[in-house]
This record gives sequence, structure tokens and C-alpha cells, in this order.
Amino acid sequence: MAKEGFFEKVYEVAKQIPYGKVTSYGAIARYLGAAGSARMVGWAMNASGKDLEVPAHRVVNRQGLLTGKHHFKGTHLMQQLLENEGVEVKENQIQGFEKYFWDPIKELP
DNA sequence: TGAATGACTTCGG
DNA sequence: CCCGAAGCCATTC
Repeated sequence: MAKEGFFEKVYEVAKQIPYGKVTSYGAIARYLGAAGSARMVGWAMNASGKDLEVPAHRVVNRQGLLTGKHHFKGTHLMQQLLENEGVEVKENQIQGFEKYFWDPIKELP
């Protein structure tokens, strides 16, 4: 089995995302020290949904676009989850993304 | 061992 | 301003 060190870190950060907040793959990757490995963050999310319960719906790309939505169970499940948390989303894109953006590098120690 | 993939990001035309 | 291509790193076949 492969090492889950990287994934484990991603899970930790994703779980620490506060309610009604969102972050980007690049931000998490950079926080983990793996700047440039933004794809791996998404990869970790893919694995997270299989075993752990990680709020992957709170993780979006740099544009605040729900790119990972295509990998969710439902079509609008990810969007509904965000809206349920008070995040305004339209056309798979978060409205006022900067307002809901939560940077682990700035928020987490 | 090497090649391919991927829920991103950035630069160039 | 909009679209396309390359780069990145870790995991998987």
C-alpha cells in the first residue's frame, strides 16, 4: 500500500476548513509545502471520499469554480452543500469566492 | 522500470 | 480579452 502521508495532511487541512468557508487546491498544496502539487491535493480528495469524510465540497480551484463537482455522486450535490453552508454558488462558480476564501497558510499556524 | 493519469496552476499567443 | 498548451508532483498500471 502506498504511503498516505501526503493525503493525511490534506485530510487534516480539509477537515479544519471552517463552516461556510472554502479554499483552493493550490493553497492547501502550498501549505503542505508541496507547492505545484495542486493536482495531488485533488488526488487526495479522490481517495478521501472513499474512506474518510472530508469536506471536499469546500475545496475548489483558484477561480472558485467547482471543478471537482463532476466527481461527486450527484450533479449539484457539491453546489447544494456549499449553498447549505451559506456560500452563494451559481453555474458551479462561487459568488464572492474571495469573501469565502479560507487560506490555511494564514489561518493555520 | 517506464509510461500514463489527474478534482490544478501559470504562461503564452 | 479569450483560448490553448506546458509544467508540476504523486499515485497507479
